[in-house]
Amino acid sequence: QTENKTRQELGREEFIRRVVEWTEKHGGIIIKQLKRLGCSCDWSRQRYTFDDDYVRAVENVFIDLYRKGYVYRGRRMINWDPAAQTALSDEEVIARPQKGKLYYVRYEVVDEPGRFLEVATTRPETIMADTGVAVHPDDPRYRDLIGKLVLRPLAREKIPVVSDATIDPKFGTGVLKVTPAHDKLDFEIGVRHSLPVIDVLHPDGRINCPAVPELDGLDRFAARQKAADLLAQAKLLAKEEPYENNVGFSQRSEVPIEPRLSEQWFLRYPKTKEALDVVRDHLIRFFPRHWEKVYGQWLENIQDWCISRQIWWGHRIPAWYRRKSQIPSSKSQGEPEIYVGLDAPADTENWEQDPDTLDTWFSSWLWAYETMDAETRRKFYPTSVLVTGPDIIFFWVARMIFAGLEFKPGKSEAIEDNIPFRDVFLTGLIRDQQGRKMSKSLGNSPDPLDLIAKYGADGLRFGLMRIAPIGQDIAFDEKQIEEGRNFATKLWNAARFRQMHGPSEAQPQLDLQSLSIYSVEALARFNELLVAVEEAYREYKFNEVAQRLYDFFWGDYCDWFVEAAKSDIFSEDETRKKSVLAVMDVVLSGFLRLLHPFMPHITEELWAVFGFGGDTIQFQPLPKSIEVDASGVEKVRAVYDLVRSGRNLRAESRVPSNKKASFVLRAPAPIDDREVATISRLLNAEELKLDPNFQAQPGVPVAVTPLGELFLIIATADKAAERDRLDKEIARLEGEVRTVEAKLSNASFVERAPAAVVEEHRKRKTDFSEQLSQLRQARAAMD
RNA sequence: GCGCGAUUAGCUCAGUGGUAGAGCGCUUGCUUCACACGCAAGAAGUCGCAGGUUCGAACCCUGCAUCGCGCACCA
Repeated sequence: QTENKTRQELGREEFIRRVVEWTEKHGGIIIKQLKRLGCSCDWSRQRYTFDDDYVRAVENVFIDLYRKGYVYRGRRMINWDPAAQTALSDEEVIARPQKGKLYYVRYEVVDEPGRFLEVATTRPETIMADTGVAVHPDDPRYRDLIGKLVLRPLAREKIPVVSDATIDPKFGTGVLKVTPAHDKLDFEIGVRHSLPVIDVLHPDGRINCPAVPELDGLDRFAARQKAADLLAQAKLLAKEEPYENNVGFSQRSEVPIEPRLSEQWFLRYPKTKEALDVVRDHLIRFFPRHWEKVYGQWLENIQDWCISRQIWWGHRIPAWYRRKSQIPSSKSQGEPEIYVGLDAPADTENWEQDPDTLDTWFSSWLWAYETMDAETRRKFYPTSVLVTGPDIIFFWVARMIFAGLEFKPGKSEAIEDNIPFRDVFLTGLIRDQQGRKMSKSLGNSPDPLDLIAKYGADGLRFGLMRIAPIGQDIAFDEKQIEEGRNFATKLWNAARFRQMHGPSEAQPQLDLQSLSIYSVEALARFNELLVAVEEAYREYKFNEVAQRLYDFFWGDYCDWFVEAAKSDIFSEDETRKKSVLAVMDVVLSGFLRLLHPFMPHITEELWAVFGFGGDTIQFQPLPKSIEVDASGVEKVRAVYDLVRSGRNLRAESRVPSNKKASFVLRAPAPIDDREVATISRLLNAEELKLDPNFQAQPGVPVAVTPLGELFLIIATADKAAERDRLDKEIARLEGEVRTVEAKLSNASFVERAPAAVVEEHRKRKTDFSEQLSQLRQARAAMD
């Protein structure tokens, strides 16, 4: 490229040598990125579609399909990319709205000089290729002209007026210029009316029409303007209107494609009905489900696949040609003899291989099984899941399904043994801040290696996993990656905290009898986590798995359990200390295993630091739930509620966090000293007094908690502020009670709602009412 | 034109019938003996609009609007 040479100047061999060089370099970069991300692939099994075996397999598939009659060579309308100068498949053409003009061109009627047919066209530069004009058979304006001749305004010739039912009388003037060489629909009309085909374009998009020297050799877009000018000069241009229509662009080179009649290789897809069935019957399942419909619609309108490409880099087509004897008069002079096979026929001479290559997806569609040898295939085919983007459902997913069903690489003939995968997980696309999809060709994706340098591979992985909901596109934001990094740091610090208090057992054991209620609560939360994670995995909700892991660890474990556990850890009682440390080990080792797929590096490191055993965390079994007596859990949740209320009192009464505070709890039931110490620690209290008969001075801040009323003792309580606070709280609770009462007084609700729901409302009503009366008392005492 | 998504707190997004959620940002207070990439508290939402179903709707149904994506296109 820097040498500014075309591939023709380099020659086929040199060109391919350079592509291989480039591929090796960039393929290496991608593998390096994957490794840095911590992908745990079996790198000894890397496969490339240009490996010798793979190439052979692609060729054999071509030959096989040719012999079965699915692959054929034909002269048909195809999508031509004038920049890359190759044919494309329908899927490689993207429609884009394009602002242009609609030109109204006058075609003079031969028999009636002075009478003109007006034709609306967006492409005046192809007028020289018109071989007819068409009108609707029932259009009264033109019925008398059907069968007559009109004069083509450029490269003047007489061309017929034909009638065709596909013409829309309401569009433009209701007259279509028929250009069979340069439009798919026109080609079909041309065939129906035996119109000749005149090609006025060079393969590179320049006009090829010596009859009109002003246009000959001009680029198609320059020629469009020039043609309009010529028509205007000849008074054959009635008018121009601004017009917007969809134009097909080449996905490859971003230029408008040209429909073009061309000799190419095509594939009539095998097993289309079966491919529809396996998805409809859910032998193959799509996640999310709605893509099945997209897949189905494509299959129902499927067209033959143009598989040959006029480019050099690709799998060579295993077809060979030999010119028949050169008899000038013979009509078949241009029709060569074709042989399809791995090698040219050895017995005779003068065979030349087809210079074309195959569409890249023609090799990719074998990927699900050609990557494996026979033994591996028996073990792993059909694969369990394909993870890919929805933008290549047609290009890749569907075609792999055809290939599996047609070539039957499975261990039996049964359909379920030959589908390439059971589940297809379609990821969302990561878009940039402008909402554009990240792609190699746009070059708008951040370099993963840069992000890794900044946030760590684990931070990058976790950050992305946590915000990528199933099948939903996401806007990329580095903040999200930052959160992943923060989570890694949090984990590291929490682990460090555990380490500070002594070594861990390789196989931590719990003495279920000596567990503190906080330990039991934490283990119960961990059990819930296991269930939630398992469920989310089953539906490929990786974001939910990540979110659950995050919430459990940061919230349940760090914020609550570790903080509550500190009163045991820092106590003189060795038994209590040992017990709580063992719980931490059990939870941490289990959590590390759950988190490992998301954050492989840090979990592997911590696994080793803790000495939890084995060479690697990677193959350790997943943790199982731990049976605990959950009777204490409710008590702990009550304590945590109390703590939240107490902290809230502090903040509302403006007692800064660095100041110790004194609380009095008016608890109806006695509370264990051990719990008092823990509560006191969580509240950062200087003192927590239990006094069932406490009479507060009016204005002392109070909160109603599940364990009793909690008073904050401060030197000079701000009575006015406390009054306001209580009034607000009372108003809030009154609202809650009203809502619940309204529901419960609704007879239909009580009768028809599930009993548990009604019960829940009753309980809520009791709780709220109780709190309310207590707060009202406190408020009354202030007046 | 047909189909598929989306529309929830300032931002990015979870949430599929029973008291509206997270992170970031914002406000307030904290160099509390793992962590300021942190801790604690808080403010903030007529869940796009209009109907309907239901005892009850962000969630189910219908229509509409806006944005996005496919597919098919009339030159």
